[in-house]
Amino acid sequence: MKKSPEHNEGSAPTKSELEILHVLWQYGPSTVRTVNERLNEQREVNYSSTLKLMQLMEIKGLLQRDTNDRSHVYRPAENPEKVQTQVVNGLRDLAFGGSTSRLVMRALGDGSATPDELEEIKRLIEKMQRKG
Amino acid sequence: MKKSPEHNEGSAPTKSELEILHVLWQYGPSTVRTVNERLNEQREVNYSSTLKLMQLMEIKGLLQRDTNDRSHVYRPAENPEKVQTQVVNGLRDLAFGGSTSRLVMRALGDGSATPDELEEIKRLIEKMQRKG
DNA sequence: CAATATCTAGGAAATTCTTCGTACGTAAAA
DNA sequence: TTTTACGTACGAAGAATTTCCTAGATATTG
Repeated sequence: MKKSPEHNEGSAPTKSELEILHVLWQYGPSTVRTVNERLNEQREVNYSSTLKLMQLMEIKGLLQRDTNDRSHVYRPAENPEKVQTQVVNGLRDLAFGGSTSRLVMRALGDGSATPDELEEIKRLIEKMQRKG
Repeated sequence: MKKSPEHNEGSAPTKSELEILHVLWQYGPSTVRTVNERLNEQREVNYSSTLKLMQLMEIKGLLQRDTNDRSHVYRPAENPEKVQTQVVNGLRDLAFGGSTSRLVMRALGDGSATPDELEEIKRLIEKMQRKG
């Protein structure tokens, strides 16, 4: 059993870490500079803050990086599914007493889902019901 | 315009604050002692930690309290709907690029929803679709 | 080559969140 | 009444998260 850089495997990503993951999910493997530029479309962040955070995420095992070039290229270590499931379930347990339906109803309840989205979700549910 | 105790109106509750809100949503207005006992069913927390947190939440405007009796009785300042919507939408924006459907699909995707829950959600969606 | 820009790395400060010790007052029990 | 239990208030310590400064290496431009 190797003692790999995975430190903190179980812990959920923090707010800032999720922001970074989201950028990488959207744009694919990227340099720190690119990620920082995307973040700065939303709010002001210093380059070296983003760098530091991404380095820590690498140590934690949230990201992996390719150090062949001078500017390292980072990518998520896990697929979005796994991480997103983890954070959603965390919120479900914390704020909804573990109830998926209460969480989902609240997510849909404010009317921000489009008709297409509603239809898409309904089809998913029907598929799950058929599979039992 | 009065200078009321609302400090931090807009900010989303933290993890620990959500735990406390969840207890109050479940059991209704409660003293610090009661809340702390509920929390201790899950994990060890010192009484004075819970007290401090609830006092801070009162200052932030997350809770209100009745100080008539010696042991103050706390209650949520907002209804669950509002707070839960806020935190769910926060997560939606942070981890799902603002997409409600992606969030919901991830919540349902790991199969932790019961058949009853699936049915309940489906009915909600159909109702929303009828209303347009 | 010299000047400038870009990059990583490391440390430390700043901020936010969480926990707890302790003082002090009032109620309840012995 | 004396002792013990229980309550709030407050300050500060501790931990986790986030930010940024600066040094040093390497590339790029003039």
